[in-house]
Formats: sequence, C-alpha cells, structure tokens
Amino acid sequence: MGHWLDRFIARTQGGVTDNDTVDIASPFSCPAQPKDDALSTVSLSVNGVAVKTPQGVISHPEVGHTVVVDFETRNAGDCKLKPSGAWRYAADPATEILTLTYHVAGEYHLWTPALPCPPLASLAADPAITFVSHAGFEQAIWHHLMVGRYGFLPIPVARWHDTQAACAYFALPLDLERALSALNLPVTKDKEGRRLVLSLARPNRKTGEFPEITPEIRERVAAYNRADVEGTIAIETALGRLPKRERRVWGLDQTINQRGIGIDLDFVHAAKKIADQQFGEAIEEFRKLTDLNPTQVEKVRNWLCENGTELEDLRAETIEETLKIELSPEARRVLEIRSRIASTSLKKLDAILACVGSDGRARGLLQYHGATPGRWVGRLVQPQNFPRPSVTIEDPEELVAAIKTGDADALRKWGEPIEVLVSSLRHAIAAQGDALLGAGDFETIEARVVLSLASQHDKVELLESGADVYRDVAADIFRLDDKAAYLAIDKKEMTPEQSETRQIGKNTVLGCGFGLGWKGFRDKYCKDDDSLAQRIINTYRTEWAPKVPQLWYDLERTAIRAMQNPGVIVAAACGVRYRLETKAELPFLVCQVLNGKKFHYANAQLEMREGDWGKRPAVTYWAIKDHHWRKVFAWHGHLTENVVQALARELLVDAMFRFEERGFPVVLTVHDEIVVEHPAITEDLVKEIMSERPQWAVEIELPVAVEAWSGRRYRK
DNA sequence: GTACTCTGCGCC
DNA sequence: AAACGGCGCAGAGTAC
Repeated sequence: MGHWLDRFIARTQGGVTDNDTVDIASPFSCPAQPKDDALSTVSLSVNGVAVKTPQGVISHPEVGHTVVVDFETRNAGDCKLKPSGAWRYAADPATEILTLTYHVAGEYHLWTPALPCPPLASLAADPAITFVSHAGFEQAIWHHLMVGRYGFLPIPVARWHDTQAACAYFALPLDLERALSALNLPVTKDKEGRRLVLSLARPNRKTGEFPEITPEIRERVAAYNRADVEGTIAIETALGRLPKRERRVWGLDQTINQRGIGIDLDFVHAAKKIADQQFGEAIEEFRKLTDLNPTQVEKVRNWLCENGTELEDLRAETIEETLKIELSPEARRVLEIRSRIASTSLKKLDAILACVGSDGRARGLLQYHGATPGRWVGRLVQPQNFPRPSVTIEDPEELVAAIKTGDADALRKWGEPIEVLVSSLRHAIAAQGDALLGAGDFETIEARVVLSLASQHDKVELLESGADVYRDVAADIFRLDDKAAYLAIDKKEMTPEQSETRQIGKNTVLGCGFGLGWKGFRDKYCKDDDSLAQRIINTYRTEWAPKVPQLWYDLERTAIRAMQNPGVIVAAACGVRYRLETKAELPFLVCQVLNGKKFHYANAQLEMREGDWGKRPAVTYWAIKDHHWRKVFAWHGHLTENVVQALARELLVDAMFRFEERGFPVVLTVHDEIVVEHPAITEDLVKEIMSERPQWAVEIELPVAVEAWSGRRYRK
C-alpha cells in the first residue's frame, strides 16, 4: 500500500482528526426543569420584570451568555405559515405576536407586545449574548416584528444557535416533539394548547371575525409557549452546539435562506393563467368521459377496467406502454388526459406565489443537513426537483415571452401547452436587477466518488476521458440494434427518447454502485427479463467495477467492527472511519469521511439477522422513514451511498465557500449543483471556482469535472 | 379539522 | 460473498 492511504493513515494516526470543536460562547448550562410552575412565573415576570430578579439586576456575564426564545404568533389574515414559510409569514402585515417566552439565567419570562421590556432589549443589544431557538422561525419573527414593529435591535445570524440544526446534524427528527422523544427526554404534549393557537388563526365561522386575544387566552397560550422553550432547552442541553466547520456551513445556509432567490413574478402569473385554463379544460373533458377526477387513481382504474382496459397502476410509464396497444377512443383519451394531469409539477407555481416576498425573492427553500450525510433538502417550492425540460429551446427568453402572453396557443409550436409549461418551469427563477445567474454542477460526481474510493481507477479514467459510459450501459440494457450509432450521436442532438434511455443508463450505473441487486434492477428496468437483469448486475460486479463490491463489504465489516468495539475508531481500507459513540445517553454510530466531516446514525444497535446466507450481525439505527421515527437496517449499499454523498457534499460545500469568499452570493444548491447571482458571474468563473480540489480529493485521485452556464434565467 | 397512509411524480 | 438507493410534495382516502 505505497500510496495515498499510507500517507493518510500516517497523518491521522493517534485518533480522529477532529474538525469538530465547538467555537461559540460557552456551553449552555441551565436547569431543564424550572423551579417555579408555569403560571406563577408567567404572572410574576411579565415583560421581563421578574420578582426574584428585579429589572436592572440581570447582568449578562452571569446568565450563561444564552437566551432561549420561542414565539407564539398568529396571522389574522390569509397568510398561512406552512406554505408561506417563516420569512413570508413574518413579513406579512397581518402576522402578530401572541407571546414570547424567553429563558435566561435559570428563569422563564414572558413578553407580550403590550409593553416595552428593558431587560429583553438589553439582551438583544448585547453582542455577547447568544439567542437559542428551534428552527429559523424565531429569527424571522425577530427580524420582521421585534425589530420592524417594536424597535428591538437586530440579532445577526452569528448570534443565533438553532437546536433544529443540531438535530439535523445528529440525524434526529427535526420537529421538536419527535426530537425530544427520540432522545428519551420528557415531552409535553399540550394538544389543547395547540388547538387553541390554531383556532386563533381562523376566523369565526359565523361572524367571520378573528378571535379576540383576551388576557385569559394569552395566559393559556403562554403556558403552551413555555413548554416549547423547555423542550428547546432540553435539546440544547443534550446535544450542545454544532462543531466548528458545521457551524460555518449552517451560517452559510442561513445566509442563503435569508437572501432568497429571485422570482420572475410576471412569468409565474402568466404560466399559472395558462396552466389553470389548460387543466380546467382537461379535467372537464375527463369528467364528461368518466364522471371522475383524473387524480382519483383507484376509481379511474376501476373505470378503465369496466371499459375493457386493465392496468396494474396509473403510473406514467404504464400508461405510456398501454397507449401503444389498441384501445377504445374513450379509454385512450382518458389515459392521455390522466398522464398529463398527473404531473403535479405546475403546482410549484402556487408554491412560489405562496412564499415569495414583496421584493420578488423566495426565502427558506433549503433545509440545512436535511439528509443523513449532510446534503440540503428542498422546502416550500422544493427547488431540488424542478422537471428537466423535455422541450428544448435555444433561447429561453423566446419561450418566456410566449408564456407571458398568457395564451396557450402561443406555445403550441413547441408542443402540447402543459408539457411546454412544465419544461419551462425553471425559468420562473431569474436573476434580479442587472445580475446574472451562474450555475455549475459536478458531472457524474457520485459515480466518480464511488469508483475513486474503491480504487477502481481504470473506470474513473474512463469517465474522465469523456466517454459516455451511461449510454454504453443503456445500449446494453435495451439491446439497441445499432449501438455504435447510438454512441455516436451528439449529446445535444439527442431526441427526448434517446436522452431518457441514457438517463436510465445513468441511474443504472449509480444504482449498481450502491449495491442494487438484480431483482431490484429487473423491477425497475426490465420487468420480465430475469436473465438480462442478472447478466447486467453480474457484469457490473465482476467485470466492470469489481473493486466496488469490495468497498461495500469493507464498509459494512468496518461498521460492524465499530459496533462490536464501542469507542474504538475502526478504519476501512478507503480511509473512512467508524466509531460507536455515546451522545445524550444514546448510542450513535459516527462515520467520519476523508476530510474529517462526521455524520451520524442515531440509536445504532447490532442485531443478529437471519438472511439467505445464514445468521449474521447487522447494524440497525433509527431514522425518519415515511414520516416516522423507526428502526432501519444499514445494509452495505446504504452505508456506501451515505459515504459517497457525504464526500460529494463536502466538495460542494467547499465550492460554496469559495464562491462566497470571492464575492459571488450563493442562492441555491441542488446536491451536485451550485447557483450564484452576481452581475459579473461567467461560465468560466464558475468552472474555475468549482474545479479547485481539496487535498483529500487529490489523494484519492478523484477528478472533478464541472459543467457550467450563466444567464438571466435558471435552466438545466 | 387534523393526522396518517398510500399512490404517484419529480430530482439527484 | 451479499438486499431494499436517497429526498419532498400533492392529492385521495381514511380514522379520529
């Protein structure tokens, strides 16, 4: 092993190179259980004037430098928190604060908008004080209401700590209640309080008036409010602060979420007008034929069955196949409409309108460390799953101009109007003022990382040489008659069908890299052909990339050894290390990748499992799965995927910091893609900034390739 | 009304 | 020597 691995091990001998040190203020230390009961504290400390701590006596160095805050609010208008997000909601003039509970120096205090509050004001003014809250809501309310309406001083991001970000980092549930429960901390379930707060944001059905906030109601809300502060303190005490580098990443996340991304509202309104009209017509026609809604899956299936067409499901692919055979005209029409209507992508237009601010920017679209290995996940508009265009047009502005006419017929020269709209959805995002968007993505990054980690260098080189391995694999899967001709097509000249075939080849290479079995492959790509699926999977594992399966099994063995030896760092051949640690009295399997970045498997256990190959140990952990906190098996493919995604995320984060340092504000990230907004951004600059490699990538001989563009509008 | 499950769809 | 890729959202239907 005379290569990078030796150097790596030599460099890191003696333990974990830990970049995970705490960098802000002092650890939080105050009792999770208050001494006083809720109501006495509430009534005795309204607006910060505590009986035991008279106004003016609170001196900041003695309070642990920390204030834990939680707001209860309502909107006596039509702005809803969930679709609008915290920033639009907080900026809405009809949003009002019901109560603010804050905890400082071991005591709970209540603030309401009625009175000034000198102690709270001086806490906000003191740069040494950190404000702690669960999620970004409190920051948004502070900015728009406490500062904007009540004259408190602003609290910059650097002075906030987010317990939800800590939950995300440790791969715990993000909502307060389930995070507490996962950590075995006491959970206060105040369903009545919750109902009360919700009811205050709804007008009375008879009178149409919003409920009046009486002192009694406010007192009840305050009790509910206090429970959330208690919960936030409990999380803070259990998890502490983010490690240094992650604290920086979170700070960048907050900056991106708060700066928002530019929206072309004229475009969105016009697109929505066409979409509503087209959907309206299609649904009406569908109703005439079936007396049903196209979205009623089970009922539509029954209707089709009664009309002579039996379908196992109504997925687009199934419908596409069915349309190839002979059908009654009615059934054909029903299927055509259904497949068009089923795409809910155009709902993004509504999602954009719900969360965009009065300055035309949408905020809060990303969740820090949303996935186990640390990638962001999308929120509100879900900017990470914009449809890839099926209709491609040289100049987006021509298409945008056509959509802005609001006339569906203006789109027909490119195709069916709904399909054209779906294809153009990304263009709703646009640079503002004289700025441009610049975007770059790391080409085939996951395949490169997994092959590099596995030391399958011949295939890394193949990818680097620009060979289209995806098309190569696709040609095999679909047994294309003229493979050479397919490989020879210029990528930009490919028909949608040819691109789609290539996309399947891409998914295959990715899936195979992460342990996809032949049955899984068969069900996805070749339903009736066991032997083809077996052949392809077998070829990948034994001929194409034989070192990759070794990587899987090594990672799994290493994780199991770490589980068997609590506290001991166990390294895999690729340099990735695992250790079973205890955090908040729970076992966490910690995985540390090549640059020191850690990610976590909460409540990890070793379990003997009966499989096809006899009884063997398996790692289990707990994660949110289908909205539930439940046990999950960490099988080899899963462990490998997590490691690869963590490394890909680190490359991305490094590049995001480089953009910011060079003055190019990042406005979006989509896993392997970064979007910045600046008048001077160019394709070449994006490539230059993103192509720089960190030392670890050089050491594992991981080449990065960046595909980039710049322009006024977001596009693929 | 709210919470949950299921189907379906989109991206990486 | 060997499985189940990850993620969020919309809408329908159901239970409470």
